[in-house]
Amino acid sequence: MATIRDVAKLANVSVATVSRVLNGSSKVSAQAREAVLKAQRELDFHLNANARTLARKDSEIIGVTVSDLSDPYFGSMVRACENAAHKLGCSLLVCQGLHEEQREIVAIENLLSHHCRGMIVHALTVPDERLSDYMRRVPSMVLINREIPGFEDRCVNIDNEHGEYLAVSQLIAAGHRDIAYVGSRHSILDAKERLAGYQRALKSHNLPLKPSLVVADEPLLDGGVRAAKELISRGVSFTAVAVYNDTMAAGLISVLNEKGISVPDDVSVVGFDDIMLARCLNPPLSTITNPVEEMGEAAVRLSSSLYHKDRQAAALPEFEVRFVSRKSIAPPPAKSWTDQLKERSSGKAGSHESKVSAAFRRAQLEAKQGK
Amino acid sequence: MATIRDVAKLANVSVATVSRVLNGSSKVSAQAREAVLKAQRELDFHLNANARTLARKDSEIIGVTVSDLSDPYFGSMVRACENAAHKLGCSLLVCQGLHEEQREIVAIENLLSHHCRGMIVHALTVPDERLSDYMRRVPSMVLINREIPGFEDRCVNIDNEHGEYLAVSQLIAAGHRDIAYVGSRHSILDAKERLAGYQRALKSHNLPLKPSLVVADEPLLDGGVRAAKELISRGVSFTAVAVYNDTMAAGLISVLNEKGISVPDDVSVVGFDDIMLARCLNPPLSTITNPVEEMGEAAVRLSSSLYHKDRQAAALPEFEVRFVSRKSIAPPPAKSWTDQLKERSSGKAGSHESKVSAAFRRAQLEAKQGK
DNA sequence: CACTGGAATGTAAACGTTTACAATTATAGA
DNA sequence: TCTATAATTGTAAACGTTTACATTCCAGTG
Repeated sequence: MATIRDVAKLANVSVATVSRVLNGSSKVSAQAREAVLKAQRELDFHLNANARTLARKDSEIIGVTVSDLSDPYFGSMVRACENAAHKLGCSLLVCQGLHEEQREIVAIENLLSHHCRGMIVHALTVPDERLSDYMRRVPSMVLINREIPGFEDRCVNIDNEHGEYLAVSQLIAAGHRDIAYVGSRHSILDAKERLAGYQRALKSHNLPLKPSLVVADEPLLDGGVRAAKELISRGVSFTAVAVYNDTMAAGLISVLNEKGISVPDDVSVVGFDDIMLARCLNPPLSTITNPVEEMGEAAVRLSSSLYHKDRQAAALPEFEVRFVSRKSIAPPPAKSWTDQLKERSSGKAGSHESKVSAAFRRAQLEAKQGK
Repeated sequence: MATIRDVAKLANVSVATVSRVLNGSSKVSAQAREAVLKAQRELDFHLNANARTLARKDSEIIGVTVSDLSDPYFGSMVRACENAAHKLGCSLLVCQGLHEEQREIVAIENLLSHHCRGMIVHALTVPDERLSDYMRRVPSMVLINREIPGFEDRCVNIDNEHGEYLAVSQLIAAGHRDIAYVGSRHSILDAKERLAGYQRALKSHNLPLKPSLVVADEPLLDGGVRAAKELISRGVSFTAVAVYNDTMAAGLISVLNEKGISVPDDVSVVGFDDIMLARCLNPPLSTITNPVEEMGEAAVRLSSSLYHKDRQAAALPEFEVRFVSRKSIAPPPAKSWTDQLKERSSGKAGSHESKVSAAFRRAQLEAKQGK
């Protein structure tokens, strides 16, 4: 590999001049600039980012740890991070935690050793104290979806409790009283908050909390599938389900479809996150927007400005969550799906009549929701 | 930040000893090792990866460029790359091309300047010659979904032509004759090959190629939506659609659903890639598997071994594509959806009868497909 | 006791940049 | 022509590691 010295020699100038040309410093004659650029082309020379970082003591790398890059939620987040990094002239170093504590720690330590300009961590399993330790030691580290006491201004979060409250309130407004909740089995901030939002919504409408209607599983497609089966197998009747995230909701809906339980005519479903998938499901899934791209971008900017000790740039914006109405919520059916299933299995005719009335009820609701 | 010198001083040894401890070299007494580790903990010291890379002349970073990290196809790919990199003790530097030539070039140059251990490029818009140039200059660069003459052994590809041939053959086997094709508007390898596979399938079954049944758009959800509308607006009748990828297929299906055209009773659909979304659609989408994770892993391994000039490790495996049967393909309807739409709009009754016969036809096909 | 060999440790020169600071050259004014 | 000043260029010391080579230390041997 050619070095800056080779270029200097070929262009007949000093290394300083080459460096100046390559960094766009003004203090260089047009003649020298030409010679340098020519030599650079000839040698196919590229500045060595490592050496540059070392000499400058200012990295152009922003490190990110997420659970799983193939999860569309993180996909959107990392996309936004890369974009924001690009705007700052930086590149993204990405690690995966894969839901394992050991792997998450390796990922964080790895970023640490790269002495990144910024550091954005989404850790599911690392305990608070350890994370707190890291936060203390590296001032530019920013957390996503966690809230560590004492570091609130470096934790990027949405109001999950409020979001889930919104979601469940919509189900209640549609007339549901037996509302199940499918949660995440990881006990981090958003999981706890969303469950709390579900509970508050029920309480504030004087509905009973039935533990038999709450299940938790891995926040992935298969987790949704398992949770749905578990819920159905419990034999407790429900007419609506609020789900931790859209991916689990997709799994749940696929089980309902398989069993011939119609969404939304028999069971209404509401998700969380509003990933692309939500628009593709049939029926399209009503859900809560999660401004994950804004969060990613804000995290990158915050982290980078902390690194440069910009005090004023460090404030985080408020992130808005809101309910998106699609087609997966309808008023509860006159006859619950448990009864219908019994009826069907006892050989009665298909319920064409009930489909029509379901459509009618749906139209009513939509009118009420104002579009 | 503490440096290796600080650690050496505190531990009362030389920097060489510290380095040896940190790199697991055997030539160091237990006593010294202890002292070093203690000092390291005390100072919260982390080796500087940049300095290490510089001194060792062997990077531990693998660079990857993809179009869009939020695209689930690339999500899976990058996930696999990160995993493979992790196994090699490396980290991933990720850039996005975002379907713009300028941005793709910036991304590549960026990776170049990091002097990565490996370099994996998925470029949509950079022309062959330029890519060829890069390939010549950096021996460890590996291409995904491109095939540049002279560098075949560094291009990671599946047999797209064969895959699409398989997909369309399934439609033909189900009895379809009027088969539309929704392609990608980017003219790179996989787009061309998949179109060719579609054409070969028709030809080899003596079906006519109708240009009016072929559209192309952006390979994203919205592209699928637009393509579907375009196709329908042309007023040419078709009973099946083969789509460039699952994401576009999802967009297409959502339009069909909206218009009341049933999948698969009125129109059969087959996708490509088998992303998670395919399993979540209703009906679940029949598609072609794309072993994108294996490809990502293979690309990382190949790239890293090229960097170290391992000649023998450099062979690429064959990647298998196969048809996955789900529920989106049925035999063509007795009455085409264009006629049905007319009928419906002229006020006739809903076609309950036709639904039953559709179910029957579907069952027949499934029996034929052997599951 | 001198000598040998091996283990443990230390010294210092890379690695490829940036950037103060010094040195040189050019420009203009006297 | 000679300064004074500004513009350009060069020199060399960092930056934080690794590692070849040199040195030191000790146990074991004759």
